Amino acid sequence: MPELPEVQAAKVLVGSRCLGGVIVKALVANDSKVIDGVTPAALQKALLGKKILETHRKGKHLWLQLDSPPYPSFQFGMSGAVVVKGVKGLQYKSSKVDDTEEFPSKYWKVHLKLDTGVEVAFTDKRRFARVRLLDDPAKEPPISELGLDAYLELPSAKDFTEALKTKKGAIKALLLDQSFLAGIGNWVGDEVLYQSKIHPEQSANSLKDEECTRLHTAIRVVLDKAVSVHADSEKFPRSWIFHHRWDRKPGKIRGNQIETVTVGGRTSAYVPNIQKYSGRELKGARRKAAIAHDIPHDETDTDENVDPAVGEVAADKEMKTQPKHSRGRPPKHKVDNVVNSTPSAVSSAGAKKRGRPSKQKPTSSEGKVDTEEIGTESLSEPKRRGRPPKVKTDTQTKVLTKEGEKTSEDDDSGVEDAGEAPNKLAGAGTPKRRDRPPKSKPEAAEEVEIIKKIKLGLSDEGSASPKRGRGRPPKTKSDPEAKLADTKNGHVEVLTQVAENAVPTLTPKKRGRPSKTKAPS
DNA sequence: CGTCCATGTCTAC
DNA sequence: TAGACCTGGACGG
Repeated sequence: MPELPEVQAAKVLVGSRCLGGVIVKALVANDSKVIDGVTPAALQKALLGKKILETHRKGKHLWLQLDSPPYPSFQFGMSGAVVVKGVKGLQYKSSKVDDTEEFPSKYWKVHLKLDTGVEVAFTDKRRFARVRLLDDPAKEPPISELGLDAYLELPSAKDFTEALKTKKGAIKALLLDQSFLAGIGNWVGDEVLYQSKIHPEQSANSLKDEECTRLHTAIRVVLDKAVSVHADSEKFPRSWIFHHRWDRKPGKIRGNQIETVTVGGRTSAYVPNIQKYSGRELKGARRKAAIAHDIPHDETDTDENVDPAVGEVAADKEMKTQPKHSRGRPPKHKVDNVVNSTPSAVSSAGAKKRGRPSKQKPTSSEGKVDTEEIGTESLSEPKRRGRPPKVKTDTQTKVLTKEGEKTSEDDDSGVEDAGEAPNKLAGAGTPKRRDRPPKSKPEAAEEVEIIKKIKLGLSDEGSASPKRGRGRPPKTKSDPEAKLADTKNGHVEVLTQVAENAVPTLTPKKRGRPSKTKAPS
């Protein structure tokens, strides 16, 4: 859930439950992919005993201001999330405290316990998230390289329009460029283009002033609304294309066909009948098959043919019902309890890699991180494939200045000053270098006992675990050893201390999923 | 069991 | 602009 609204919701959540609390326990996963530039031990040490004074957000980055620096920052990636023990996903729905799920899910990367009794965790399934420890987050990369925050520092319509005139690429790609405006992701980008009736592939500099203004308004309206409901999609107006973009079968929205194209490397959902070119279109987009079929959506739609004009956007019709974003089809019944404790299964080491290359673990030595080890050493070396950043010499682009900023209205936590707005927006001349502090190597910290590993077979993480087949393990099952999830019944508690969830550590030589390669020809 | 898709970056050709 | 990177889940066979 990582676009600006979701990160903002996480900020509000942390702000409402954690401010003023002192971290009395900090667990950090031994995952060098996610815990970036700092060892788990060092991060833990930097957190322990500190009081959380404030929360900050810029674009899709969130960071906590503690008693003293350095401060932890969180980049959500595709699946990062903040969870507070006992609080249902999106807070503010005072409702349920779902206890069915175990608190730190097995995907946790950082788990904090405060003196107030509150427990918070940052989780990430896909490992694209990044947790860093920075002295001055807002002033160092990657946050310092972001453009103005789309919600807090949205430039004036005039400046925004001027900036667009200096950009040649597809408007959708530009919206996704965090150095231009920070916080807009794939769904927000599609939503604002739909509402402002602009084709995602049209070049930014060919947009008419009026279109730029509509787009500007749409950005504000969409973000304001999404943020106001704490990114709870069920509360997004039903008129939003958001509710249709994830469907595999979808089809139409108010009678108009929805199609997809790849722009800027990402799937863009749009409505050809509404989002037409008014200027040059860019080449290169690949059209995917249109998704047709009719949709079963409830037709309660509001007015049927009303085009989504920006003005109307504001109308909120709350959407009720509808499963969240379910993709193709509503999830089938979940089988909850079937925890099958396949005890033995483990030895499946022999698993052949099927489907997806297994994540090779470091089978090397024993692959097991031993108890109390911080395991840092197992971290894989980052190989940076880099290429010296090319300085972009482009001419300069118009510099935008933010227009009005929001104060902390929605945030109970308090202020969110983004600081003085740097007037940069599109990084015109700013070269962007994104080097990241070298990862520190394992220095065995003193005995910070971060991880206490248990010796269950789980240490296997590295070694034998066959990894769950990719295929499709029936839900409900969890791998026995690989993850302890299922063990939820009694004994597991201890496991929670293991800090190595997912710690593959190995340097994968071939990365990627080999298969794919479909017919390149 | 295999294939495709995913609210995001980041680099190489 | 296209892969890589990772991994869960939906879906087809």
